[in-house]
Amino acid sequence: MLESSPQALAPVAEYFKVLSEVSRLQVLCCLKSGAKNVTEIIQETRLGQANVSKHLKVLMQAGIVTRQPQGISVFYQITDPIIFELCELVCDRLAIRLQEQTQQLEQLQGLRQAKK
Amino acid sequence: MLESSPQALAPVAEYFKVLSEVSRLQVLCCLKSGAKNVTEIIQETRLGQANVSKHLKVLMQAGIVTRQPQGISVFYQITDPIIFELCELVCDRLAIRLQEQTQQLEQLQGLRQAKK
DNA sequence: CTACCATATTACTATCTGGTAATATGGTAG
DNA sequence: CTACCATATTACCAGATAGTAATATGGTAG
Repeated sequence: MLESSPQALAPVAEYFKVLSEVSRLQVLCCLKSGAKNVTEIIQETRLGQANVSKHLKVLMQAGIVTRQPQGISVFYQITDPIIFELCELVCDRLAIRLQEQTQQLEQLQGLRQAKK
Repeated sequence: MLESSPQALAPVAEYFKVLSEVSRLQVLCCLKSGAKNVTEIIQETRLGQANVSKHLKVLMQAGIVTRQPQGISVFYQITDPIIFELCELVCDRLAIRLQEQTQQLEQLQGLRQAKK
């Protein structure tokens, strides 16, 4: 499992790259509660219109969202709930790391106090 | 869970960004079997020395690997096995997507045949 | 001390990408 | 048809970053 050749890793890296931008994560969070049209996404995220459109294209090409034109507007929807699982895993890990750092900091301060 | 403010999402995006480069994934794969020193990593990945050094620094700052100087060389080790879980999730998803695309392609070709 | 090896850092370039203004497209209403 | 709205695309700029050559650091041996 998980071959190490650059060719095999490229698609994985690309998928992570799609998730490595704050604006795109904002859009995804915004869609977590269900399908929304572009105007709603713009309002909720406060991102520029062209910007949102571009990010949605990237998310679609990555297969993370699907596009559904409906009358005059276009609705987007998350097709790949795995992304929230990924985010949760990362969040948990970041929380642990933060906690460790806090503990280390406290220990350092403890030493400082002791030295005085 | 999973707050949607840019401030809250920034660390998550940053973590994904670390995993979004083929070279860094190569280094991580190379370390999957256990701690290795920099020379070994360079040989196995065929990346440049300065380049490997830089990537290792990024991985360390992200808390994904730890550094252990040992005599004349420096060993690196994965501290965060979660990354392989993340990669597996993405791989599975990519495989599913590829399969879907293949099916669609076959259906299209089927239609083409039928038209003739 | 000097010579040497492994690793880290610096300086630089080429490439990529997020954001945005302007423009194009495409559907709807009148 | 024209006017209008929502979305997409284009063209551009500014900032970030992977890669690399050259250099610095730091530990070890003789």
